[in-house]
Amino acid sequence: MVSTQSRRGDTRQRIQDVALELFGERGYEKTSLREIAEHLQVTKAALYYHFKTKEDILISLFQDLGRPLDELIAWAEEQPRTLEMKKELVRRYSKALSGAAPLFRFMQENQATVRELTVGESFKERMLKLTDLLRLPEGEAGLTDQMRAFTALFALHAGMFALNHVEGDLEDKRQAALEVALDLLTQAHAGHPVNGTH
Amino acid sequence: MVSTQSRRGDTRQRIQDVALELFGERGYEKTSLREIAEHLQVTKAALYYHFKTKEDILISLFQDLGRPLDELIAWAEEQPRTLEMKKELVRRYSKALSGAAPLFRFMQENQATVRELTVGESFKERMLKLTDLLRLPEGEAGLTDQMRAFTALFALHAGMFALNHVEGDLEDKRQAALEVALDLLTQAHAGHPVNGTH
Amino acid sequence: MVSTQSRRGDTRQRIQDVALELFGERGYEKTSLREIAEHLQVTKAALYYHFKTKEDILISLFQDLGRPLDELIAWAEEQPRTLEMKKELVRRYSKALSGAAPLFRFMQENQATVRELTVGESFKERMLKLTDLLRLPEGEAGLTDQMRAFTALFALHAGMFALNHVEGDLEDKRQAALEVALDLLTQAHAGHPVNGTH
Amino acid sequence: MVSTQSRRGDTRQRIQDVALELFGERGYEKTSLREIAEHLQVTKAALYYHFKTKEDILISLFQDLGRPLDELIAWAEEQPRTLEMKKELVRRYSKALSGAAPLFRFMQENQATVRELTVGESFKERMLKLTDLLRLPEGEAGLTDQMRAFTALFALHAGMFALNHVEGDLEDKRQAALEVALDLLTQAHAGHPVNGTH
DNA sequence: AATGAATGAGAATTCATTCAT
DNA sequence: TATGAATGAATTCTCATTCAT
Repeated sequence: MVSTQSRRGDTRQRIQDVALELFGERGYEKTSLREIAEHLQVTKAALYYHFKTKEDILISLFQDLGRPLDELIAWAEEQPRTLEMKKELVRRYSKALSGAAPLFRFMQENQATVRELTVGESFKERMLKLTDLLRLPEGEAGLTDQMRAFTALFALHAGMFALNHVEGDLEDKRQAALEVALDLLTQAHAGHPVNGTH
Repeated sequence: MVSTQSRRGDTRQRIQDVALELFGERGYEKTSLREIAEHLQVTKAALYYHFKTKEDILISLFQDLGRPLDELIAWAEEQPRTLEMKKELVRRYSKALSGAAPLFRFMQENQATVRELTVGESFKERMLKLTDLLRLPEGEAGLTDQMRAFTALFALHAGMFALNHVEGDLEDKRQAALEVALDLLTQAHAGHPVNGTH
Repeated sequence: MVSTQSRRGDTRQRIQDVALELFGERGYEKTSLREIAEHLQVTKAALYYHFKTKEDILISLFQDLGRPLDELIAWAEEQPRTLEMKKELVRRYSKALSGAAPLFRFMQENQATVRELTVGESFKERMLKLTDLLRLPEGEAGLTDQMRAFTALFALHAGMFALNHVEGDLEDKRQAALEVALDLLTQAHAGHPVNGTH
Repeated sequence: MVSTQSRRGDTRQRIQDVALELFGERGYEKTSLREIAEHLQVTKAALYYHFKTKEDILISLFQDLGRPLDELIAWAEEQPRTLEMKKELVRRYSKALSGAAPLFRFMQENQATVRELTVGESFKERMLKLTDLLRLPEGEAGLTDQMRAFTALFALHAGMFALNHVEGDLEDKRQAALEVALDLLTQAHAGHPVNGTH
């Protein structure tokens, strides 16, 4: 059952859709409420019926689209910190990423802006939790292996957002990035068996 | 003591310094010329004596601080596309990154904004050239290995900018990221011997 | 008594009125939007609710007040090019001139400015059409008679705008100028019977 | 012998030349000192060595180029107010006009601007004197004949500036306009013998 | 559920002008 | 006879936001 929120007519939805699209294209600061309103063929004032402020639109996007990620974190926090769990976490994160690609893309491309907004805090917190979940037990691993674990996360981002210009189907790239990420995790956990073998 | 006297002649430089600092902290859009001017204790109009537009300040930063990177790319383009060259490229890139950290950080955190600016084009081009230099020969390698090669680049970025909240000396983290990147390159070139393990 | 109430709905009109007045008095460039806004006791931003740019205000004036002139031209273009039609054209033009005196005066006194604006093109076109309608058939008349026909137009302008400092009622001067203009037309068409006298 | 003024190197001259050109093209307000300086390949500050203010440049142009006109007026004021003198006045004025065409053109196209400047007063005074010299004796002539006399002046202006778009050599047009002007004068003095004859 | 009309704050930019050198 | 560096005051314009209807 869909939330009460999203049922109230569909204007709210449409505002969110257009806002996400424009925020993604031109950035949060550069996207004015006038532009959003014009795309929707309503007046600016109409936006204020549905959202208290401009930032509020962003917050709502973040809450709605980010929920799967919160659930993922919640799930992971209850699991044992095994390699297998981390792999599963990374698999699920990759899927979440592709589900809410525009939002994640926006977050990545507007870090400086977002940092100053309320929403920035929560985003940072999520990322912190996520990296914390991947972290290796203190003392057992060197900085390089820690870095490998973290890099797994960035490999996924690279696969989703940074390789637009590269040939290939998005889903294929996602799979490839996931594979790389899983490898990195495995290597991190193994100590670094690959080093030196070549 | 900073007398008026001693400042003469270096205003342009000081504008660049302050601008980079503020652009980095609050983002390009959110940083007004008024703020920059106030930090420098000059009037806004003084900024316009030294730079034609706000964007011009950014362009100048990009040109001045990005030169080492251009030189690196120029160098690499004349080398054979061997694994050893790529490793060297990555090593040098890592060093360049730490040399112009504030600019690179700014670029990463303001992608959406920068994309709309003239400077965005050049930045994109650089990145394209860089990824192209790391690319494996067509047909000889699968998408996953291509991804591994690209991820090497992102591993460096992750090491420099994304792990601020993580414990540890910046230089140590840079070294760790470099190690991960070099590994990724090696694996990409070897075919994927590790894949078989899972 | 001008209550806030009674003003609602006519702001656009009032902006046009004040703008025309000030543009006429001080010139287009020297008239700032601040001044217009202050005269109206609204904020500058209010002007931008009603007009997209400063130039837009001028364009709107030109379109609204210049319409009679366009209609006059349209009418004349469908008439045969007889002396009688030209006389009627000049009579009607004289009337149109006195109906939109402030605008025409502004156009005459701000030619250099107006030339660089969009509105300048349309103005020039109108004048071109007008002079073309008065032009004598090629070959049949010398340059002097052509000049006589054109000067008829300028006689009207002189009567309306250039003789402010001269004694006499404006309407009387208009009539006198009209008479001169009609004479010039007649002479132009007659060949130049007066020329022989010197 | 050239005045001391114009001997002092030639930069002053060059400033005047460029200023007149640009003032004429883009208008006084729209022409910035920066533009003038750039055209001359000097700095703005250099302009201030030669002229106290922007307006001062205009004043100097007006004085230098307007001198012939002042002399013309001085001459005419000592002559008897006969038709023949007026004809001569108009002939000489026509010549003066073509000698200082750019300045007169500027004055005509920037009336609104010039009106607010000191220079505007003198210009208006000159025009007043000129029209006064052409005026018919009170009582002896109707408003229409007065208008005819004044229009003679405007006919000259029309010939010089308003017919750019019309075919024909400028000098030919000037002659034609002069002829029209002389006719108008003659008619004004004759009473209006042409009226009614057709 | 939305609009029309407006505002206050602030942005980037331009300009004529100044002055020590 | 100029320049380099700066300023103060203004300008056009944009934006998020408000509120009576």
